Amino acid sequence: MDQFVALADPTRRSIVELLAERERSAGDIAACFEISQPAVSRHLRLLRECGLVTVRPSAQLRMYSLEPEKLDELAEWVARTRALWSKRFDAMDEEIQRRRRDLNTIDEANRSKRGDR
Amino acid sequence: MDQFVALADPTRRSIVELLAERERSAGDIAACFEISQPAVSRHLRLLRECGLVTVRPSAQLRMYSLEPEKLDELAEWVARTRALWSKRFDAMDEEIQRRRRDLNTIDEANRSKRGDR
DNA sequence: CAGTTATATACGTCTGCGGTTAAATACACG
DNA sequence: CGTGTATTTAACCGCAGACGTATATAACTG
Repeated sequence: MDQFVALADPTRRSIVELLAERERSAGDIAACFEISQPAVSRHLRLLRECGLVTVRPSAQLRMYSLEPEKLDELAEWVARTRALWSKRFDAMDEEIQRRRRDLNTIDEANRSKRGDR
Repeated sequence: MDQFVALADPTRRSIVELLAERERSAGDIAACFEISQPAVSRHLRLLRECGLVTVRPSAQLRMYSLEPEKLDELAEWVARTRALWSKRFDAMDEEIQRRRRDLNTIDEANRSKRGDR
């Protein structure tokens, strides 16, 4: 789960956005940024290593494309965490129900003790 | 959109997971980790600054809770990027349709030139 | 094979982050 | 008010990572 680290860098996030549109050569990608070409190459390497992108050699070009499954993994973590948070309210609801039942039980006991009907 | 940076750190990710269950005091959170309490405090500060968590003072305790909207923002980025990638295929489909129409047009033209019916 | 183009690696530098310990701040309580 | 507890801030350090320049590798082209 190192996609978080990969996407923490704004340049790498932009690269991912570029590749979401369509696959591109390393050179095309580098041309989109101010930083030097080797710097971009290293970003691509990191993205490759964490599985967010794949590379396909085509003559002297190296075509990069996005690997959307890795994005899905990330989305899954967010969804799971988010769901845990929502579940918290369900637990609160259950607690309220439980207390209500208890109160009713006590109430009935008291009424029967008092001889109410 | 600095949530990516915040969640790149594994400790901070764990803190977010803890807070997804329920709100906790700074001390409770710190007790869950090996690192020193001030270190945790700084992680909390970062999470606070990027809006992922909020604090509610309660006597000397500071109760932290998760701010799920910020998680949603992150999920949204992933979803948008993912959608862009999927759209790519739609564009490809359209291209195929276009070429098919063109081929049909040529085909018909040829047949009519040959006098076919 | 020589030359050109496309891309990656090596290497040195510098900044920033995460960690620690020590000190400051905030609050409760007798 | 002084003391104890909870938490943050300050000061410092080591290391990882992002950058640039220079260099190596790989593939096409004549």
